[in-house]
Amino acid sequence: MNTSGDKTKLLLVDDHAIVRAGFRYLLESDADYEIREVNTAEEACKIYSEYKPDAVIMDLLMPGMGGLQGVRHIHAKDNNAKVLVLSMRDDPIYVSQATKAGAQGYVTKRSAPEELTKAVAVLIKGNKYLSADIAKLKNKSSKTDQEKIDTLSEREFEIFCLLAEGYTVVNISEDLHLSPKTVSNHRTRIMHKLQATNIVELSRMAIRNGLIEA
Amino acid sequence: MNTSGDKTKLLLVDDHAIVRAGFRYLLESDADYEIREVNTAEEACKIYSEYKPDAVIMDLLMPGMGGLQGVRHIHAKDNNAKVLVLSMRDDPIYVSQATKAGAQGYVTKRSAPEELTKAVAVLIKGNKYLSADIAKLKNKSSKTDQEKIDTLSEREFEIFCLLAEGYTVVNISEDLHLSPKTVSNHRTRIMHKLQATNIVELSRMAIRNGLIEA
DNA sequence: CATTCATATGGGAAATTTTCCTATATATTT
DNA sequence: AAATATATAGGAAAATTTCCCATATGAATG
Repeated sequence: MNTSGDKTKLLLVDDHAIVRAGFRYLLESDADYEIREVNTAEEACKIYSEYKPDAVIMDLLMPGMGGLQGVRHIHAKDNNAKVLVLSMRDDPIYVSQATKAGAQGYVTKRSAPEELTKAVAVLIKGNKYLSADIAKLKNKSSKTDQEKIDTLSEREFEIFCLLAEGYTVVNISEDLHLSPKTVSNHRTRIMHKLQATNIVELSRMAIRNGLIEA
Repeated sequence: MNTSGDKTKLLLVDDHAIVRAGFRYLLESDADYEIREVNTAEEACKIYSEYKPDAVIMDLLMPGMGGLQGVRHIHAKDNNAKVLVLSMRDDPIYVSQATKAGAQGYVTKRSAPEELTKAVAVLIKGNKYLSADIAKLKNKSSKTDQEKIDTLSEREFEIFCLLAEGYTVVNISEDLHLSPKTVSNHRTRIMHKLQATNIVELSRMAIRNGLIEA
């Protein structure tokens, strides 16, 4: 919490200027926030410790490390950090992963304006917020897939998404600075957990569940 | 054109409140517009004749008739209507469709803020505007998926679809009563023709082009 | 506090798959 | 008749994947 007695400080992390502008507009008409914007999760991590925002609003799909990694990094720096995840997809698939990563709230682009500002206010008070339409959507998507995906650990989920996008084991091992053996073993375990017999099934599962685009 | 001598009037059509808010924020800090917002293309069509905006900013992916249909309807009502299409996707697939439908401008969510306001200004002056990143993308993609897929022979296409669905080389060789070697060689040739570096890319290409379901 | 459990990391060896090159047969086109 | 594209498949080398194992760490539990 911001103890300096000043305005509540927010950090907006999104690579789309229009979304940042929208959030700023909605927030500014709701309360007297001090808002800083950055383009990437990397920048967010860089300025977090110095800016010490009362809450971070983080998009998930961004170039670079992406939102989930960003949440983890920020949570590692400050385990009281309050992060509201803003998914630009309608899907709730990232909810459990975002929660595991340390997020306190989750809203989608489809949320009503009042929901977005409310979510921020709720987080700052120290509570958790889950967007209303998320609960509804949770039933829609195939439960079995979702349940299987939920059994993945954070690392497995990360590698799952990369594999599903077509990155090879060697690509991923280089990206994550791991041995190809490690990634390969993760891969095998992921396939078991998801009951997939080959990498294409795995990729299609990710697409069906809205984790990646075709 | 608005001949009443008042402010320039805009109509924002997008089902995401946050995007409307973002556009409003950017536009209001650029010039003194009168802005009205609606949720759907249907509503836009309904109020167009009465409101007579100088320009319409229209999202493409919306529930109901969708943006393209909306552009067509508005164009039918007023063939001098100025419509700026805002695509929430990065890719320019809709550019030619939007132009055919009667749009004068095309920007994506990834466009810089100045581009968005500039596009509106350009349209109001009566000119056309194509987002810079779109122009880049248009040239970059050497061959479309479709063109590449068209170079496949019948047998190759057949095996392509099976591979994309997740069948293994051995599965396919049994199904088609061929040696695994044959299918394997077809596979390699298919990957070359489609410029895919692995089977997941191949599968996603099939899904993107509607050959199979995810 | 010791212990159990899940996770992340990777080595080794065997099994499998993929690639690349080659070759033959057939059908089509020029 | 000759050239071209296609379908078929073998052999050998290269790469990937699987399976089993081991270690380290942190969290949870009795």
